[in-house]
Amino acid sequence: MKLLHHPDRKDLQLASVLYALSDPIRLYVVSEIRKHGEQACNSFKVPIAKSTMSHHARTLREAGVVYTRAQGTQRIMSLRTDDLNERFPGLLDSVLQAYDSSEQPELFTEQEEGLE
Amino acid sequence: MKLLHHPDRKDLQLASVLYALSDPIRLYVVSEIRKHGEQACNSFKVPIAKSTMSHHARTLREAGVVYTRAQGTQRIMSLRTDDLNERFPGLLDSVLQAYDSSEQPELFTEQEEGLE
DNA sequence: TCAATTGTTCGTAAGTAATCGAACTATTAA
DNA sequence: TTAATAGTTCGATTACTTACGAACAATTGA
Repeated sequence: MKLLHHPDRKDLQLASVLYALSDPIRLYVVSEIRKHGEQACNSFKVPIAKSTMSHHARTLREAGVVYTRAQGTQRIMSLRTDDLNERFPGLLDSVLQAYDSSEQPELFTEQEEGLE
Repeated sequence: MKLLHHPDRKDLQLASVLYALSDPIRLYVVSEIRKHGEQACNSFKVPIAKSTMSHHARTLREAGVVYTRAQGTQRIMSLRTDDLNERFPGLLDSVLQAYDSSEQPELFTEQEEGLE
């Protein structure tokens, strides 16, 4: 498969990173990776089509928020914690701290409950 | 004039704040307010029409990043530091620290130099 | 080889965002 | 009252974003 492009650490742009993190689904994805470690795209229980998830994964990757590697047919995403902390100290922590304390983590995962 | 709407502290949304901060002009405006204190909209040397600045000011205000009050014909913007720190501890600091250390503060202010 | 799994890419549609200039409002100063 | 100043709002344009399903590609397993 074609190589996935990842920006160099020095090329990370603050505005792009903030933009990538300004979407509820992407925030959720990043928070889940932070909590449970690297994840394949299909591990997130979000109510969107796989092509849409692919788009979000690409947005996060191209902003430099996640590193994506191929493993079999899966794409495993991990947080570029070191790069982000080096370039934007404290940013990732404060965003995820804010997310986990103010959003409902079950926003997507438990939305199927009680529907039948 | 009609009252400007400002969201309550409790209603601040992380994704909205991150989005408001994900634009180069808005980042610059916020950074300038942080460095020099409250500012009127016309104090920013940015290469955009005043209607566009009005739009950015509104985006920042509606996300809860700035508080805007009328003073004569001016709109004075100040950072909602306390509200932001209460809801999203460390976020504003890390964003502005990252901005000031990685962007060129003269991005807009000095772009006219050497053009004649 | 064939089918299933996982994800990407493409085409499309709907919605949103950034930008401008023109017209407007409100305030201040002459 | 008139003019200048500071912003807002409106309409239009252009561009981007999110979203979907269909088609495709790559890998794995039967």
